[in-house]
Amino acid sequence: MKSYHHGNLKEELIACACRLCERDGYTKLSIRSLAKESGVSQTAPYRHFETKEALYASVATNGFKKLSKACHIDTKKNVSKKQLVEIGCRYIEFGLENANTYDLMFGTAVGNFADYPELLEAANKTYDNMRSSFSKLANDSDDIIAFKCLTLWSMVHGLVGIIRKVHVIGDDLEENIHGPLSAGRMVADNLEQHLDKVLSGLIQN
Amino acid sequence: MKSYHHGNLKEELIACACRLCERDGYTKLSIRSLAKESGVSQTAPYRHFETKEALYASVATNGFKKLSKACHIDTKKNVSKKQLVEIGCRYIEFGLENANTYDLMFGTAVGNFADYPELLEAANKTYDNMRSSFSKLANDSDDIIAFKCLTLWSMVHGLVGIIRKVHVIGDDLEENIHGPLSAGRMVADNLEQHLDKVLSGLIQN
DNA sequence: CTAAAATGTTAGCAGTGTCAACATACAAAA
DNA sequence: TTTTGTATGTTGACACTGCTAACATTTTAG
Repeated sequence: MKSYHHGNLKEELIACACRLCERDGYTKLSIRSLAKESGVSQTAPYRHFETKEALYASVATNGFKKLSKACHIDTKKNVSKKQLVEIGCRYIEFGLENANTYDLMFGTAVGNFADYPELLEAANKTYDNMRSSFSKLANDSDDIIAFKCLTLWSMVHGLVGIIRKVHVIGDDLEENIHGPLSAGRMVADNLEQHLDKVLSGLIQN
Repeated sequence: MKSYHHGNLKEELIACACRLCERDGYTKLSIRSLAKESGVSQTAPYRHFETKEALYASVATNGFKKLSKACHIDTKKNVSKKQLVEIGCRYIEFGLENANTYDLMFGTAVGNFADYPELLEAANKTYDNMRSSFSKLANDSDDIIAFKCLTLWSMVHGLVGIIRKVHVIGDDLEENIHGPLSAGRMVADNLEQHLDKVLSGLIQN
């Protein structure tokens, strides 16, 4: 007893895609299987997404919104270094806990963000949030703020990638106690101190 | 007048794959087209690579060897901070100039490095090189060395990712002069000073 | 009420990774 | 030298993919 029109297909496709991308990695996602999951014909998704990349863009947009929320800090007026460290930690947690989605957001699956205005906006908002937090740390020029912001972002982004890779490289290698694996665990277990140290070196100009 | 056996297929496939992966991105690579390029039947590559992932692993191995070489510093006894900055710069240059290969090396295309001993070795050697350079900087314990090494690696790895993404996000946005794009250019144009600053904060314990 | 737009379906193309069965060439053992 | 196993290459096929064109149905606007 189902109607010809689904009524809510686009949202359902996106939600389903987000779930599957995170579960299996975006590479494994197929439009056909997605359609089947929503009980709709193979090509129905093409009424809502011109290409597979457009679907990826929606998943990535969703990811950036979640990341923005995770890294948002409720700030009255001033922001302390400790709060920036907190932001960094949350960023890294997001990256590690949503690894597959993170790949989609920062990989090459979506070629040009400018082709997807919502994605571009969501990505820029993530950046603007962090930038805004930095602007309340000290009385810096816009360029310096942007510079500090990009540096923290690079640091946490890099840590996400390296911590993940270090597990891939080092797992199953018990003997390699002083190799990258142990260093990765060191960093992962002391994220706060780690970010604090890096930020300190950055902030004291 | 070609013989039934190619004679050098494996090497040729790898070389060709490296070229195509870097040119078009590893996603676009197909075993079939690769076979055609080498003038051999579609399934011939399967005599040399069990799966497509195994082929990717070879390309990635090649990439790590190149990265190792690019980041190798000829050191007698002592290593200065300046030299470490130099290593970081070379790393970033490699990442930006071999962007598609870099994706293959640090992305999820190859699931588990431990499945490909050569890749594991090449990746570890890259790490060991950097680690060895750090060990000649000061009289640190192994853990501290690994920690510093991983920090630099995270920083440069993050910068590669962010600088690239910032262009994707910010290009075609003339008005966004103080946005991520300008910050990205700032960092990219002052890599040395940037890394120096971060390393300074890290080294002075 | 009717025309147009939005949404969904069916059939099909060209391309993919991978496998099984077969063909050929080479290397070592007889 | 002959035989025989192994390495390498080929053909044909399966199940899957993104995507398009042509057609069907439903909703919406004029």
